[in-house]
Amino acid sequence: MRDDDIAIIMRAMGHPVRLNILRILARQERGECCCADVTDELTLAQSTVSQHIKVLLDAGLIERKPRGTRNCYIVQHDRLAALGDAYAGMIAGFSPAPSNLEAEPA
Amino acid sequence: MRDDDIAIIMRAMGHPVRLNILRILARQERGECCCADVTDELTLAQSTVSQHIKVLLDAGLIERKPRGTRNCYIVQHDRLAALGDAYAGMIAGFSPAPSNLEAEPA
DNA sequence: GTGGTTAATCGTCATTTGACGATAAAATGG
DNA sequence: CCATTTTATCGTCAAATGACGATTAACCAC
Repeated sequence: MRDDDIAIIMRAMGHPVRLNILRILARQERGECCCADVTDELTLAQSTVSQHIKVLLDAGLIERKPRGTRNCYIVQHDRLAALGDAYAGMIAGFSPAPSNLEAEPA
Repeated sequence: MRDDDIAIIMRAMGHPVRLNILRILARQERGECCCADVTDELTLAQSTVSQHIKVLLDAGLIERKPRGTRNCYIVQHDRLAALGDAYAGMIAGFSPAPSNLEAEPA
């Protein structure tokens, strides 16, 4: 995963409302999905929620599933996990003891 | 770690240049720290780099250490790890099988 | 087809971001 | 003390963000 991709996902998650939306979607996922249910859990206008959802969509963190007259969104756990892996790998590379020191401590 | 904190850190890391700066700082950390070395590794103005550094500072991802006439910055591995933990915990809570389903699969 | 519901899109607006050059501020070397 | 180096800060500017209301589009149910 490139830096650009990590940055895009991080940026998408870098807003408390969007973290909240992810949480709400994940919670509703058992059984029924949701869409405007998100809107009245938040004290925000419908268009604002739709914008936030679009950001999450563009980052690949959720997926749209049209269901009749409403749109449901599914959290993409794969992508969340992928970011977790990429992040873990990155900060592992950040740790001390790089190439020319970890070989011979003598 | 609250959603706001996670969002602040994610936002700070949600830019490829800042990811790069973190990487550069982490790399230089063995032996000597650095400051303007970052600037000429990137094709960006000094003031721009300083701004990005300030964002990382405010998010607690790096720490300033004045060393003579120059300022060195140290990656805060603790905070990076804390975000990793918070993130892992969060997406673990996102997983399916919530409270009323995981008990009795019968 | 008409009406109602849901949700995306549009237009607007204030604020923030990202970039830059220019300017100050602090420590070093002479 | 003066010049130099380093770096933070200031002012500016274009572009993006976050929020909103209003409008449009799509899909039922009559």
